[in-house]
Amino acid sequence: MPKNQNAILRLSRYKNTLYKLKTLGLEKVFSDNLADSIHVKSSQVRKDFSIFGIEGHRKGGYEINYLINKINEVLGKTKMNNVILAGAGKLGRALMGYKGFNQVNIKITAIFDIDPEKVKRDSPVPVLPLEEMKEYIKNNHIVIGIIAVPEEAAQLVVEHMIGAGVKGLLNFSTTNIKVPDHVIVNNVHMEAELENIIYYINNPE
Amino acid sequence: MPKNQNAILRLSRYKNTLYKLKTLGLEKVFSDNLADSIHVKSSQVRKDFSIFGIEGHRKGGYEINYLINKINEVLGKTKMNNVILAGAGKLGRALMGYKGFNQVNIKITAIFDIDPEKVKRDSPVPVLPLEEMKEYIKNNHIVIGIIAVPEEAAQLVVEHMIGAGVKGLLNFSTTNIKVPDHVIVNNVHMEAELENIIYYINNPE
DNA sequence: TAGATTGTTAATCGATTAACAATC
DNA sequence: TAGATTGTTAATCGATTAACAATC
Repeated sequence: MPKNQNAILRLSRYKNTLYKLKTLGLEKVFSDNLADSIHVKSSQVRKDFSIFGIEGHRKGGYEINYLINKINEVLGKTKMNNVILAGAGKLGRALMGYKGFNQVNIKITAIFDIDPEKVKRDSPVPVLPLEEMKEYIKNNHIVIGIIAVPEEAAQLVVEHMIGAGVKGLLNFSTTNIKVPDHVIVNNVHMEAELENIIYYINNPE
Repeated sequence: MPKNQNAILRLSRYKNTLYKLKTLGLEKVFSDNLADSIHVKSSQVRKDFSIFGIEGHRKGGYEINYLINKINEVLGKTKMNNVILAGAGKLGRALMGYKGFNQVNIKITAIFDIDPEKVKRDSPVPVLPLEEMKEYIKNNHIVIGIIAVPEEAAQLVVEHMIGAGVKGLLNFSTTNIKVPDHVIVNNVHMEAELENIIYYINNPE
């Protein structure tokens, strides 16, 4: 696990709360409030902020607008982040239509699939043949790919992506994909998460 | 984070590798092999196994069949685990059709949605009105729920579920849901994972 | 036996938390 | 000022890793 990964994931979650508070018309927030909202301690919140140089007022808490801006800056959200997706199956198409990404300046600009029948160039988000993926990545300077292909295809697709310049992967397949050191992979293993829940239900303490 | 959560998530990942090795006809595996497959150290693998009383042979490694059985036992996978899903939107329907769950003895038995137009009682996995959820949970002794509803509905749906007996939740909504202490929540925050990737791409070291 | 691998202990590392001085 | 909150340090906690005796 890269250093401070949890802290960075928490920044995303603080941001969600902050947007909601802003919608409610609030302007300031205390570390205690943010702590409650994501179930951590207030010292954790202050620590997280101090890691990334995010400052408050000794007595007046933190300004919400400032916090949102700072967090977006840290997370690199000041510009649109274009990503591609491999796999136009059920999951891929669900992700294609997922509104949550737009809200955080992430845009899926193209989907790639090996099945010619799935290709659809005139779709709002075009579905293109897998053979065109490498060139697309290079031409559009894509650095992030989402893997939503079947297990057996995952490793090969990943290698194509990395070969063309991708530096970060969000992997929805169950496969434990192999990548060079400079590439970052985050896995979304839904079965594993459920198995984990089952474990804690069966073994409470 | 509950204790040993990472270890338990790793068990799921070892299991994936083990099934593949078994398919290849292998019968034994060393801690070194498993370590390589999920990018951890071999002492981590042995430690994980020792936490859960999983044993090998001092020189001959571990028997794959035994490992799979033991891990399934620890993870409570010796019986079918029925779960329900709230939200028949794009994501919900994608999850409904997701084959990965079947492979690990997890079955979505019903989906609930507030929109009457989405109700479909004769579907292979029935889509039922949200009002029927509580009763369904009680009648079928469901203890696990998946949240795939829009943000603003999440907290309420969660409370209905918990009120009816649900003890574990897999939360796909961005909301930081609040639950009593005895309920376990695992969050799948896809935006946060992507933001995390973006951070490490922008800040390599 | 000699060599190799487990199981476990002890060391290390990093993340979380408590505590409190600084300060508004 | 008195009270409250930040920012930071030090303590604690837990997870990972190295090392090696046990042993097959």
